[in-house]
Amino acid sequence: MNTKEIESKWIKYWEENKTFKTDINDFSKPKYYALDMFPYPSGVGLHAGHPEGYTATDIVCRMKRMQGYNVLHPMGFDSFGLPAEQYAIKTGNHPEGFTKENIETFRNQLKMLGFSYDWDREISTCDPAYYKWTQWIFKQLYKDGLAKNVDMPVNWCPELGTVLANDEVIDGKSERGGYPVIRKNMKQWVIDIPKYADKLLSGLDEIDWPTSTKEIQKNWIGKSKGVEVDVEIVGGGKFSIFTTCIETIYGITFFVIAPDGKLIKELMPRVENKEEVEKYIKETEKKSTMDRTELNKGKSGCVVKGIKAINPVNGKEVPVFLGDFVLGDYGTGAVMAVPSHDERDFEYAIEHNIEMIQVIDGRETETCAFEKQDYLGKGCKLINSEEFTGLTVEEAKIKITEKLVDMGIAKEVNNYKMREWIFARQRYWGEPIPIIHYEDGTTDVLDDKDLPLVLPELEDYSPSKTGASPLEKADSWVNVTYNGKKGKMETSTMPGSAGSSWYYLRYIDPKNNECFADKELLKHWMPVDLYVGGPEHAVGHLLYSRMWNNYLYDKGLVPTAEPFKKLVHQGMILGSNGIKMGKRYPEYSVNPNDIVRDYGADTLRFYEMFMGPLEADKPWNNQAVEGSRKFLDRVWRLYTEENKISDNENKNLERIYHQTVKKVTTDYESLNFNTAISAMMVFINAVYKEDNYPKEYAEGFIKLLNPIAPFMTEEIWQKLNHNDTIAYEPWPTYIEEKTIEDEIEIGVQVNGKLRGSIMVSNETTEEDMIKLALEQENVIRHTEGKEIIKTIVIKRRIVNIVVK
RNA sequence: GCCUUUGUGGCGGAAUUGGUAGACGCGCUGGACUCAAAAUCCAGUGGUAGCAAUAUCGUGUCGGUUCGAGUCCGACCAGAGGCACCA
Repeated sequence: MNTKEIESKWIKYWEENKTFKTDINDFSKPKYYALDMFPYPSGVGLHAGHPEGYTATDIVCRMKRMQGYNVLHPMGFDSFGLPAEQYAIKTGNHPEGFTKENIETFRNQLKMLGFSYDWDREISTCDPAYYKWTQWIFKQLYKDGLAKNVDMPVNWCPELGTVLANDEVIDGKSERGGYPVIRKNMKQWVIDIPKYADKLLSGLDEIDWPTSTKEIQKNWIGKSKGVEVDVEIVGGGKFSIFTTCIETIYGITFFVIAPDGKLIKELMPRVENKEEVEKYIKETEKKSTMDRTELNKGKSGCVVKGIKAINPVNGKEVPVFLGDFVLGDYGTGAVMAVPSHDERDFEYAIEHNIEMIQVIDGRETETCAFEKQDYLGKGCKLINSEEFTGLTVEEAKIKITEKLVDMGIAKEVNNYKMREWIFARQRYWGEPIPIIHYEDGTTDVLDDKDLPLVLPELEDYSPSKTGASPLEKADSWVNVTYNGKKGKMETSTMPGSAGSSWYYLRYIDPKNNECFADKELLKHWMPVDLYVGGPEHAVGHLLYSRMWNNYLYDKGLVPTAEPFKKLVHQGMILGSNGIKMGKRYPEYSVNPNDIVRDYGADTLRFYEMFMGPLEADKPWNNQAVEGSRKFLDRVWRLYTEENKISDNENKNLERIYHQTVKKVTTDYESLNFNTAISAMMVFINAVYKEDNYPKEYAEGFIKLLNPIAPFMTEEIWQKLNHNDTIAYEPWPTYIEEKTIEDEIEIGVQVNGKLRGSIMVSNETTEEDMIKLALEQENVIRHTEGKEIIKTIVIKRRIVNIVVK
């Protein structure tokens, strides 16, 4: 089989005939929308992992087309981002040229692998015609108060010269480059994603996603139900605390407030030990996120002299402390401390020598705190809690909350770990934020007619260490008069996750100049039926996309709240050493180009699907690649050299053919490609044993194999005297009765141990099966001289004889 | 520490969801074809004992439920991923 010749022939054919062009306006057939996570076009081209997920969706799409669906299967490029910008800084070239070259390489490689994309729908996030609409959606968010410019503590990466979103910071270091990240107060553009926290949580129940990914999103959103309580300060004034354990309120022995919060700044004039307090605040600022969250560091902090707070339930006056385990941007930035029932409070109390009061009975609290995970649901009762003493913690939770609410000093609230989505980067290669800051201090967003706001050309793309964007250097672009007022353009750009948060919508109507996509088309085509991509985007892209789509849904601009009905993560393709491919072990890395050159694209697709379950991580094995090629050659020879194909029937192949059609069809549907392939191998092995291969089966099999190995099957289809592409031929069908064996071998057990087997048919009665089983020589040996207590017969499965 | 997930031959992996564990492939062994090799085709291949029939052990570990457990329940061990002072 000359793969080079065949593959280049069909690439050309599909392109010239626009075989895979989607007629988006054809609503007469059922729709199927299969989406791949579009790649970032890096300088190194596709890696071995890309074809895995892309082949999976391609197989499903090819089958669906043959089953009569109108299939949407698009591809594009997530083309804004840091690597292109770093390249630009280094070389002084515009990142656009570099990006375009890379896209060209990617596109050619994807075509080489035979994916049935409709290339007329290709999009690129750095294309102004595309980012016009990214800016437009941002504008709606801005107008609705969901995109805001606020002063807040952010993750600042001095090395990259930009702020980063929470999901871009891993262990206190930047995801890209691994540079240290510090907390810093800055004026920033943010998207108020916490407003959508509840919708994002409840939406998870409606979608078919891996549980692990749903769990990650749930934990990331981090909802907790609790009570917010006002606390009076001795001598006037008050602050609020948030707690999920209101039942422990009688155990308060101190309060702790965040050193980086607003509260301490307000209280400052009344603080008696200003010097000590200010010193501690400074120390906290200096710590990176890493230092602050590192465990077993002990509980640092200091007392705030001059401020005493009053426990609202019993009027007890207790001291107030500063401690960096309390975060300024979570809850109210202040907590009630109950050392007997909270491990952190306990450690802090020990460290700073503060008294403790046990208020829940059940265990001593001298050596460590008796915490909620240990006392909840165990029937534990309150002590030292005035009128609530003797209630269970569950009762007390309700009663104490009621009392405080009645007093008018408390309310039930939900808090979320998820923070605002920091939506600005002090970098060049991203979508400009279409905002003007006027000299009079007001802010405005550009009119629709002035979108897209296009990036200016620059001499130097490097960021400054002070937090100024490279765009600051483009004087004439920055300083503008708009609507008759003088002002400066916003110089931050949007993060990489902006363009990818809605690209699945644009594929439906990629050239529309009037709106981001036609409403009627969206109504027909959304949601995405199958979305395949890596699990690394669980809290980034996959959460941001859901938020944007939910928002657009609320505005009536898209037809469904959730964009991705079914999500599947492909596993990682590991090197043959079982370790992730990459810079560390280049000798174990695999380049798809080499595999296509040596074995052909069909083999690469086939092998990656045969390696194992789609979701699993799987090591590469060169010998197994050869094995895959050997099988495809075996099929090729069967159709080109063996001369077995005829118009005559062959009853010997009837059952296995129908079984194979059934198995392959259901396995493709459920994305179990490895077992589908195994079924096809079994079929081909059976055909080799026969002299006559009926044409009906021969053609049916080629259709089954087509989605995995499209090149050689198109070629074989032509050799079977068909002029057209196989892509829209009707998918083979099977007859259920013909898949069932009339006579099968089942096992015979004695006391649950396998002692023989018998041949049975559908007509064999239970009595006959037992009789047959008892006639077995080996069964006789194990039952001789023993009493038969019981016989168990499971049709088409097993016979078990229990003896004593 | 918490959450999710995975543990099956020399290797990648199957197993209709409680019913003959190891399908299919790789590798290995033997045979056919060949002067020979490659390619191809055919057969065998979990461990132990046995010439064999067969016996016995065997799905991370230890228990349990059941006529019967890779599959269900309990406890534990190991790997992978996520979260990690969130009150």
